[in-house]
Amino acid sequence: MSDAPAPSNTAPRRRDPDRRQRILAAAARLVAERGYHEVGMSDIGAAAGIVGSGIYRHFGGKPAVLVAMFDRVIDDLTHAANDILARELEPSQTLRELIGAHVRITLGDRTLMRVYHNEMTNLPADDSHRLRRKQRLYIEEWVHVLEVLRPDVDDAVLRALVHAAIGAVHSTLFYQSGVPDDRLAKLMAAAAEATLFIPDVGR
Amino acid sequence: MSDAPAPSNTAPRRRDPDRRQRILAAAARLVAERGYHEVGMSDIGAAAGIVGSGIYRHFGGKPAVLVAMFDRVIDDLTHAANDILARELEPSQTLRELIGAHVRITLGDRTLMRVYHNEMTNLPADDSHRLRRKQRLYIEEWVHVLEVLRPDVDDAVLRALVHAAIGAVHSTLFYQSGVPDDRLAKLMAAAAEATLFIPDVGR
DNA sequence: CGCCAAAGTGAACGGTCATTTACTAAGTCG
DNA sequence: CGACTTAGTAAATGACCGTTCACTTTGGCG
Repeated sequence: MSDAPAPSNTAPRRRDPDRRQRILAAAARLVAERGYHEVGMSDIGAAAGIVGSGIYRHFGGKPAVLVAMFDRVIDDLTHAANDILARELEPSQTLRELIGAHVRITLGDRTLMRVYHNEMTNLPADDSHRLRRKQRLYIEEWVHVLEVLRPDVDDAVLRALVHAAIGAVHSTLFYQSGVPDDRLAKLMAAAAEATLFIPDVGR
Repeated sequence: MSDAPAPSNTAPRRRDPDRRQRILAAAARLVAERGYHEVGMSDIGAAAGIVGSGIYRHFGGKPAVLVAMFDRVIDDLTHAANDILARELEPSQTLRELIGAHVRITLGDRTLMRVYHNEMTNLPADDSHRLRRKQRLYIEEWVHVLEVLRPDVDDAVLRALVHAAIGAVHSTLFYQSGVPDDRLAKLMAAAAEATLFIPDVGR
């Protein structure tokens, strides 16, 4: 529930049918490169083919653009996960697919994922809470599957392992290795799986 | 919210001998919580017991405060690593110690490490380059040790694995598990080690 | 064609905030 | 004890930037 400008039953009169998408793409690229506060509305507008103030025809304001990006990321992840769960595979296979999908999405749009990882603090308070909640649910889906595979291990520990595994995958966002993407994907998936199954270093 | 004003009869040479440290600590805490641009000089000053403009007696400006934090982090890591390397242990033991030190430093000052991870984009360009270089050298120390242990694996892949391992450790910065720190330390060390030694998922 | 709403423009507004400046308080040293 | 330097203060400055507003352009539809 954000600010899509009246998508009601009336026929749209559009000059550029996907200006909104262009704005989002431009903003993602610029914010990933320079950071949210270093990018002005004029910069985003220029990169999207309009003037800065024109963005207000598509978004409620600068924060709203950021929120739209975050929603897109978390929704992509959630949908992918739900699709996998709906197939009711064996737990170990389900987990492998969850990892694979996350890796694919991460490597598939690095700029967007980078924004997602870096600019959380710049969200308006209420959106921040809403999105955090969504993210927690996503994490919890991993944890549930892992619970079945490692019933002996404490939930809090499993949650820490899931975060660590995803952290490993996200490490690819912050530097550029020379490793080509298909191979990197396999590496990161293996790293995530290895992390999820380390022996319980417990007391 | 002022602290105990050191009532002992020592004669202070300055008004507050470690005001600089207090500024850094205050800035680290505030920036970790709210983000660099949401924190004003007045906020930092107030939390350090002076007024905003007073910070200019200790730092050249707002970016300089951030730079000092970054230098502190990277220097801590580098010194710890150099100490370990100087002991000339067996490679596998050296690597374990590198991991342990990184985990200890990460969990030891979460707020500072969070700033380090989040606010890289807000550094002035030249400092950014200088610090990135330092960081690359630190990573390279891990890679060199790992090369000895895994001579069959490509350098680029090893670098990716090191980043992934450290990414797993840093995951602890972005949420709070209920897991107590000593146990979390063991978990993250195990996760890092598992990541560094995943079989080479070949091309 | 002519209407009208959506899309885009450019100028003006306003608030925030880092930085500067002139001044005052405090502590050191000869 | 004074002079001199350092630390801290309060107010003023100035730039930047998100947002608003009045206006123009576009293009679909009856």
